[in-house]
Amino acid sequence: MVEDRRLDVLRAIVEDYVATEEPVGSKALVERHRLGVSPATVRNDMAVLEEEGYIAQPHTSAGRVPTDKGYRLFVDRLTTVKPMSAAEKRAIATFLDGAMDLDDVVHRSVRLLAQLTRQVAVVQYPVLSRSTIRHVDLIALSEIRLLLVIILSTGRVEQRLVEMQVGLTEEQLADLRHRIGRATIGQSIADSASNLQSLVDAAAASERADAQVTTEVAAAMVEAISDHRSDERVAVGGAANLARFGDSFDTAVRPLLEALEEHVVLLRLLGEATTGGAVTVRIGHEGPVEELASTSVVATGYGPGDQTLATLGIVGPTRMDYPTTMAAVRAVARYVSRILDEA
Amino acid sequence: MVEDRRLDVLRAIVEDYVATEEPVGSKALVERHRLGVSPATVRNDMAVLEEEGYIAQPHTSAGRVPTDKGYRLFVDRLTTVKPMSAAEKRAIATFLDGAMDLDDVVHRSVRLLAQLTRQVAVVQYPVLSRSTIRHVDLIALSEIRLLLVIILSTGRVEQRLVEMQVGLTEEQLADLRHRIGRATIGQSIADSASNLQSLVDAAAASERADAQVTTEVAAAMVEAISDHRSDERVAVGGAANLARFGDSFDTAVRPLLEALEEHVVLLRLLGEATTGGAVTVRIGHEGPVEELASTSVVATGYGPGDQTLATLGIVGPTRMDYPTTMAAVRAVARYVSRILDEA
DNA sequence: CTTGGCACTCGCGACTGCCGAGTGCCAAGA
DNA sequence: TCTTGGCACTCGGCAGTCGCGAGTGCCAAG
Repeated sequence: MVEDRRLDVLRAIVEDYVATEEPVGSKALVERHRLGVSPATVRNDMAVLEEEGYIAQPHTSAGRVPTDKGYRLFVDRLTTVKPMSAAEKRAIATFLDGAMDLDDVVHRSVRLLAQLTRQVAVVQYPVLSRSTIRHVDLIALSEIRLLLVIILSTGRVEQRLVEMQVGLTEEQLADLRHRIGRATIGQSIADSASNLQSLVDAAAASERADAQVTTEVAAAMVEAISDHRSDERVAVGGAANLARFGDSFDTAVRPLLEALEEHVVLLRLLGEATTGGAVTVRIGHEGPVEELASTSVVATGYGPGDQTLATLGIVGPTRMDYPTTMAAVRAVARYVSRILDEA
Repeated sequence: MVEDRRLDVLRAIVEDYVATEEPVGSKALVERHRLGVSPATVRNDMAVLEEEGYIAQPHTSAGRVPTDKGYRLFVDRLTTVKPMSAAEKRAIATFLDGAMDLDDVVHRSVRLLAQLTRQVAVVQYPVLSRSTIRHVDLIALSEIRLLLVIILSTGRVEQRLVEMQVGLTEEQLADLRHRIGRATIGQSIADSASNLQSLVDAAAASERADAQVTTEVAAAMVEAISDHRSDERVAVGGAANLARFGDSFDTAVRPLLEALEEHVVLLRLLGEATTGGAVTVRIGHEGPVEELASTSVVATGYGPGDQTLATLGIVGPTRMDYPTTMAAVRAVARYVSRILDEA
């Protein structure tokens, strides 16, 4: 099939280009791959592929380079995610199993992902919205300062400082702690928020002496549990891997460095979490950030069971080894999910 | 005084070089500064300065560039830290006052520092050793999983997962919580650790049913409060500022990127915290990391009152605006200290 | 000690010519 | 209809050359 060979040629071009980082010519192609045809034939195929927009020439008299469209076809149809070796799987499991708490899981994941892919890794902290409240505590730091500590079912701990206008007695504090606990512990985020509102209303209606404090603490708690700041938290690792792309500094490294500082941008990059084992690949201009037109994102969702609490993935140049990278992202997501499962 | 003029020349060279990023020649110098002498005289002075090792020529027919030794003299004797404007001070105060908890303070500081200096900022989390234990809680996450939450006087929250061999009843848990609380709350880290050990010994001696759990929880707690991992935590920000040094990628950007990933290296870079208002400047090769011979560190300690709980600072190319940078570092350290004071 | 003059150095950018990888097209063969 | 070898052509990159100009060191006079 002529069609098939053309796709073989495209695949060969992508593989060679990723490996050598240099435009690949017809002669080099036939030498490095058993295509069974002459360079001239390959040239004809290349002409067609270029016509159709899958490859391009940086300049006349240079080899071909895959376009974003070319990578897209490659990822969609010309390759399969190659499973990781047993040894690699063990290494992942060992590395992640040592985690002490949720934050540690996230940190380890991002490190691991960066090492495996040799790209910049990004891991979103699990979002709160689907979790329930496991425990609430109020600690008097000083006369008029309370520390509100909330522990969620995911193991995440949120804390907020609350400054009061007037001090509370130990009894009042205990009572407040008790009322808030009853209104929220075991509840989902959404239910807790509405229960807290009822609590505030009730306090105001009864004209309790501590109505104001109740309101303040409730507000802080609502803010803490529904605050999108928590949803926006991400861990980043492997920025040093950018050093490998010392060339293309302005097109790839610089904008990416800037994006890494802006966690909001990063979250847009990661995009909507894909569920199940599916790994999302967003190539070059397909992404939401213009400046990052020459970078790709490989990401997938993770979370306990079938839930998808957050997204993790990597960001790298469009010219990357997609099969391996996708495998690594998928594997890490799986193991992290499993760990969350156990917790 | 001839001596004095030579120092003026050195100061002018440093200032011009920092501003223009180009070797500065004798003619350009007299044009840009009111030195009151001719280029020829300046040339003689330059020859002497070079002789003494304060400046160097990148190549024969080029202007002069300050050496590390030159910068050192400049920082030590030729400049004063210029105080920040009232507006800048207000901006710093406003920015930091919005912080919600300790982590937030650290994050805001690192951002602020990066913005003010346009360099890479590094802020060490306050170390635990001098703080006391404010609160301890044990939450049953599942039958055999406990979450240990420790709140320190600095506002820092530490958490650890503890897996038990056997489950505990609610009463046993409450008892354990009570015993641990009594042994540690209000105590310093060191005292808590020894008290916990007594607790374990007592439990073993009395052959309590929950001796094993007591041991496990106590161990986790000791680990959590004395663990050096906490001491080693740092926040990094402003890596995007490295983009400004797209030139000198290999000598400055790459090694720095790599160092930023290694928090241990960063801590070595920050070095021993200096107390009081003193700002430490470590120039080029003076630092502990060979690879970073062309970067300087400007750092200082911070903490509530006169204590120095941790260090913060910036890392940038040796060719940086020291007076301004030192001022920014000092100002941020002061405000952060003040905030910790209040808490 | 300062200054103007002067010869000297040498990095850098502009320019040139050449090499070779790679292409497109074509005509012949399968 | 597809494949293939041949061939002329293109053009980026590299090495070599060259002149400019910024900057220097030295010297003799003020």
